[in-house]
Parts: sequence; C-alpha cells; structure tokens
Amino acid sequence: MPRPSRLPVHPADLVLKALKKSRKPLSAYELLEKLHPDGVKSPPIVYRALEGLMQKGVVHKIKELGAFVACNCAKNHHHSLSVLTVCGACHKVVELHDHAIIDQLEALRGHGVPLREHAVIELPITCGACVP
Amino acid sequence: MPRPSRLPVHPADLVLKALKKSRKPLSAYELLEKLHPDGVKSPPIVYRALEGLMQKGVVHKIKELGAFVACNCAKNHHHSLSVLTVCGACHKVVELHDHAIIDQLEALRGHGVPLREHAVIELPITCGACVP
DNA sequence: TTTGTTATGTTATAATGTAACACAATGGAG
DNA sequence: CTCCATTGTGTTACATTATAACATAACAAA
Repeated sequence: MPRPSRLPVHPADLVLKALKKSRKPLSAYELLEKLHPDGVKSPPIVYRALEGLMQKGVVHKIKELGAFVACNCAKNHHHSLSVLTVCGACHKVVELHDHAIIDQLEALRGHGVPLREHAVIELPITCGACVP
Repeated sequence: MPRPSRLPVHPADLVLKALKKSRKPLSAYELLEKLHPDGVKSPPIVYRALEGLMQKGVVHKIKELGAFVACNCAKNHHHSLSVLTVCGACHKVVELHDHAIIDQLEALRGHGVPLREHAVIELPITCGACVP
C-alpha cells in the first residue's frame, strides 16, 4: 500500500492559522493535536513548519514556555526585533509594541550587542493579576 | 537493605562548584554525569539544587540552551537583574556587566514592566566569531 | 523517461523536566 | 527520652519537548 501523499494544505499554513486562532501560546504537541484532523501526524512536521515561520518572523518562540505564538502586529509590518513579556505565574504572554521600549532595545546594536535578525527578547515578569 | 543515606556534601554545593569550574553552560544532565562520582544519581536532585541556587540568584538558567551558568560577578554583589548574550551559532554565553545597559533595562520597571526578582534577560546574538 | 535536488513524511529516539512516593533528619510536645 | 509532625533528601517512573535518520514524493533539467 502506498504511503499517504502530501497534505492538501501546506503544514505551515495550518500551523500559522492555528496559532492565530489561539489566544495563548501553543506547544508543538498542542499544535499536533489540533491539526491531527488535518492530517498532521508527527512532530517533525510541526517543528519544521514552525522553523520556517520563525525565520520569516511571523511566529515567535517563547523559550520560557517551550511554546509558540503568532506575531500579532499590524499585517506585513515586519520588524527585526520582538519584545514580549512572560508572566512566570500565569504564563500569559504579551507582545509589546511600545516604540520607546523597542527602540531602546534596538539601540543595543549600537552598543556592541549584535542582536540576531528576528530576535525575540523575553522579559520575565510577574503580571498585575499574579502579584499577591 | 537500607537505602543510601544522604550525601556528605549538600547537592547544591556540588552543583555550584561544578558550574563555577565550567567555562560553558552545563545542562542538568551534564551536571548529573559530572557529579555521579560524588553520589548524585538522579535528575530531581540536580534540578532541586538548581532551583535553590537560582532563587538565590547565584545561578542563571539559559532558556535558549536548556543549560545553567554560575553568576560570574564580583562575589556577594547580588543584583536583581542579569543580562546575558547568547550566540545562536556557537552557543557562547556572556554575562554583561555594563551598567549603561543593565540600568536601562532595570528602567523598564518604571515603564510598566514588572520584571521578576532575579530576572534573567537573554539577548539573542550572533557573536563576532560566528558572522560569515 | 531518467536523474538529481529539494521538500515532505514516518519511525524511533534523544534531551529536558517533573510527579509521586519513601525514607531520613530534625525538632518540639508530652 | 519517646513520639509524632514537619521538612528535606533520595528514588523510580513518567511527561514533555525536540531531533536524528531515513524513505518517499514532487518537480525541474537534461
């Protein structure tokens, strides 16, 4: 019996769509579950899709959570630096768009810090809802 | 047969010593291997030691690498914020002590970013030795 | 076609991290 | 001192995250 042929829809499109629909970061295995009905059946498919999307800068990895989010900025405005806050208690993630902050971090490049293209900087916080 | 009694030296001391001796970040399992001769035989021992050391701020976790480093600053000078660069190519980690940069990041607290105590901010870079 | 190259898919396994439980050590209350 | 209660330390087993290695599909150039 022939092996299943390729998916009708490109895995990266499925992954991006799922991330956009989600209101919280999703792990690779959560994506795998959600996309199983669409024929996505093994981890490498998800990880490869994520890798491509991250290279394009439309998906960010939250290292603290081992999870992924779609960039939520205005469409097609792609930036070389993303800044997100991550609450250690409730795991809520917020992408910052405050230029005062972003430009300040961008300025590190001028101070001998060769930030990578599409760098994601995670700011570890405890959010307002989680302070005792 | 009675279970092995506790270690002659506290695991946290062993872990900290191993990290200080190392010139690169070590994963929990690398620590486990190195400390096996000292009687450290299971992952939770290492992880618990690391957790305690991180709470004290003397060890930092590099999330990008899933690895840990001893804080290399002048002894007993403990700070509430650590800033490290991580090269994505060679994985070299450098802890920054430039006050211009650290104070700038500390200042985020004044701009509505409630950074956690002992927060570790990783700056994803490509280091000089790794640019093509 | 044939063939080389790249993309896509699978299986299996590696690497990282934690839950749940058992025993040891310490330190009051009696 | 003896008896718990509490905390810390250790173990086993497992959960979660990620990748290596390999097989087939798709496509384009000759």
